[in-house]
Amino acid sequence: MLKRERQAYILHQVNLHNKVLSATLSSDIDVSEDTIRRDLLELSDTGKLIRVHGGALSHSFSKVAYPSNKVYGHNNKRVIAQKAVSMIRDGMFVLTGGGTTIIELARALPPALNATFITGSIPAIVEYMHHPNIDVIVIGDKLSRSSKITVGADAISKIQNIKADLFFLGINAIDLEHGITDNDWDVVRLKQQMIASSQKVVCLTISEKINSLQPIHISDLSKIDVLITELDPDDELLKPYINAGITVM
Amino acid sequence: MLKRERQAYILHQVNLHNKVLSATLSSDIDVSEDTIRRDLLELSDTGKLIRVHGGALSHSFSKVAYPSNKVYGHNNKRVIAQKAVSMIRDGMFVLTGGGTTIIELARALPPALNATFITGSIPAIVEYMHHPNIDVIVIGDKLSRSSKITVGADAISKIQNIKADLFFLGINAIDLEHGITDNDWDVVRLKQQMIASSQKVVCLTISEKINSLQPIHISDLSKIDVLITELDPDDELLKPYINAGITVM
DNA sequence: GCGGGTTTTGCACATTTGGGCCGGAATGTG
DNA sequence: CACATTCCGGCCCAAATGTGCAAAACCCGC
Repeated sequence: MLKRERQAYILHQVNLHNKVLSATLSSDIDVSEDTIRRDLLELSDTGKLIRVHGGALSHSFSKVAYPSNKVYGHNNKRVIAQKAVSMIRDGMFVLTGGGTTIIELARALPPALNATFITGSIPAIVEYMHHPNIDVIVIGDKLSRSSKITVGADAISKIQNIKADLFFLGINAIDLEHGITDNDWDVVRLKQQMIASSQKVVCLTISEKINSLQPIHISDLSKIDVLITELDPDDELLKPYINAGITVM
Repeated sequence: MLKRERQAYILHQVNLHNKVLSATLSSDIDVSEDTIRRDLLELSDTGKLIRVHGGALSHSFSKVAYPSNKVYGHNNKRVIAQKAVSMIRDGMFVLTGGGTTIIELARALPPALNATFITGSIPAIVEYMHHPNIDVIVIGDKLSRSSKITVGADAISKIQNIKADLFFLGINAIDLEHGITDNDWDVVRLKQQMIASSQKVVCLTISEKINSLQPIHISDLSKIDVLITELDPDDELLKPYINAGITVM
């Protein structure tokens, strides 16, 4: 990886998360911490970020001094994203929906990863766009204002022509009896088609949505291959899902 | 392989992947790295790419990395955007391409405006999304990294099915003899289809691009209905275009 | 088609840059 | 205050670069 490229990645991470740790960057990009330190030095010399012991902070962050755990469940989602990222291999075709968990996944993608992402979620596209080695296929149709993804017959028929390796589905409710449920008809139709168009379906959710219910049925548990939460895989809460034949991470 | 041919290949690779390594190019084209280095030197001298230790980066790449708030000709573009906005009426279907001028147009849309915008430009979509009363139709296809718009056969065939009221085209070069010209083949094909799919074609450009030329032909002047620049409509520079039958604003 | 000039290319050399590693100093942390 | 990280300043090696030079290819007018 070229020096400039690496520095651009660091800057992107800083602007995204407001903070970076040298150790994290080092393992992400796979260079020594010394190199990271030298990069941070250069970037702070040119005023692109603020160097602190152990990493760096974004410039905007220092102005507003409030703690980093601002969004409830944010760290949980980052844990989920890390687990999800570990499933992606070079060369894969990956379908993704929308939602904050998916955005976190997009942000956690290692810079070296070489894959094709297919989605109709505008915020996700914006994140993928920043990654140096990722190809993006945009699913076109009418943009749903509330969910910021494209929905409609066109979108569904395009997805029909795809057979992706993985589908990452951020879910709003999952339940042993009813499976996955949601509350937006258009989005449900889309998710159903995405499930049908993927070899492997991976559900991402924070644990509080487990054993909850929404009005519209998306799919029952049999179609789900993997379930990822922020919990340890052998947590009591997840046992029933393992028994139902789902791989839990 | 001819020098010119080689440099075209290099440029193509850079625009495709956003970065190239001298070593890779050398083995791909089968010339010495010295030659590659000399090519990169020439290409960076003419501003086609950015040379870094070990290879080169595309121009768009460094813009993402080091955002400079002073977009070239920014104020002029705001003037242009204001004029363009005044053409849009409630209920219209509007096609737009990409480019900084179009983004400025999107930002200048009055909140009360009720219209449908159709585009494949991700930055433009993001802007439209913020407006309360605007419907957005996303044109899907593979996302071009350099231009941040979707390009390809799917995109073109979708646009074929549309007949929009207006098409706002941000242009890179216009010239009395050759009409509108550009430098990216995929984008040119898309713009041609957009022109064909619209009742009225409105070209937006800052005045310095008037009477300039790019390698690939998009359309001649006869297809253009309106030309908007930051200049006064009766400026000397614009006279020839008025004589060619174009409405100048 | 041929001799002279220009351009392009490859090679050898010295120089610079990038990045890993190490030991001692500095900074956090409990 | 003791212990663990992190930082700093070298040091070193490999890779990339710039430069000068000579061979090869190309152009062009005669």
